[in-house]
Amino acid sequence: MVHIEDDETLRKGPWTEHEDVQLAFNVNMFGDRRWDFIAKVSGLKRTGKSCRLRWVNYLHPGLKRGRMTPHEEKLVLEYHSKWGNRWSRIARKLPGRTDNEIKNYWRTHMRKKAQENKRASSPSSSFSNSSSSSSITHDPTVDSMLLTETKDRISFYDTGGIEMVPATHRGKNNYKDSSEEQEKVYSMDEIWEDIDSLENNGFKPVFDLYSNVTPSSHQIWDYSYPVNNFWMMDGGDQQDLIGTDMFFPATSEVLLG
DNA sequence: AACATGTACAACCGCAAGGAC
DNA sequence: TGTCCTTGCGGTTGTACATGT
Repeated sequence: MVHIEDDETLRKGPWTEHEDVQLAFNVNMFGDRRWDFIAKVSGLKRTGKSCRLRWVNYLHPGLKRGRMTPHEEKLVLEYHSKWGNRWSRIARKLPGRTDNEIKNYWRTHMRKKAQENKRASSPSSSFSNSSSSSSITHDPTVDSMLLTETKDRISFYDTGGIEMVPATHRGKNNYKDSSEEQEKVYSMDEIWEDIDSLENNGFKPVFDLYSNVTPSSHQIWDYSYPVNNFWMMDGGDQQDLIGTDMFFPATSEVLLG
């Protein structure tokens, strides 16, 4: 699968703006199925798996941002009681929400409830909290999740890779001290505007992702691309450009200015 | 103001399913 | 039919920000 020499240069950890732009562009061009291919041709030093995750959980234009609405919370509770930890299945019922997001939400909130229950059931506690003691916390899957404790660990992210740049782009993260940060910080809106402008300049995506995304269930997650139409850029023999330095590095230069 | 704790989110890993050869 | 590879899923962990003390 991955050669040893590749392992040494593969990047891990937070994505940079530059990587996001590259990935978004390549997904726009080739569709969101062939992740290994995208990982290779995009020039990203990431695995296909990592590319897919980044796209599905962060870059996908149909994603909602912000906190769960009460209605969504209700749906999560409802579907979880039905299906348990089938997060992807639950996510299909909540347009714009990812399985990861729902999973995180559930974990955070159920941990909280478990703690409340613990307090409420503790003999030494006079704190009464019956209203928050939902039957959900008796779910064994939840209980098992709640057993995990955070311990001191070695830093999770290996920042020793090439071109490691602090992840300054996350929505809520405003790094105040990022003297090493040389790249322009783009918002996702800017990234999509860049792609739009590319399309206006003759680059055509294989599939119009963005106009097609409507927040109805299934649609966001279930669309597929016509495999035979991967090469739809205006112009001549695009296939000849694959794997060469003529095309792909240039695309990110176009995007980044 | 400083520190501790809680919350939200991003991203990794391991495993399994399914398709291609 | 068996093996390999890719993709997707669920679990877990790390980090930044928010809030409380």
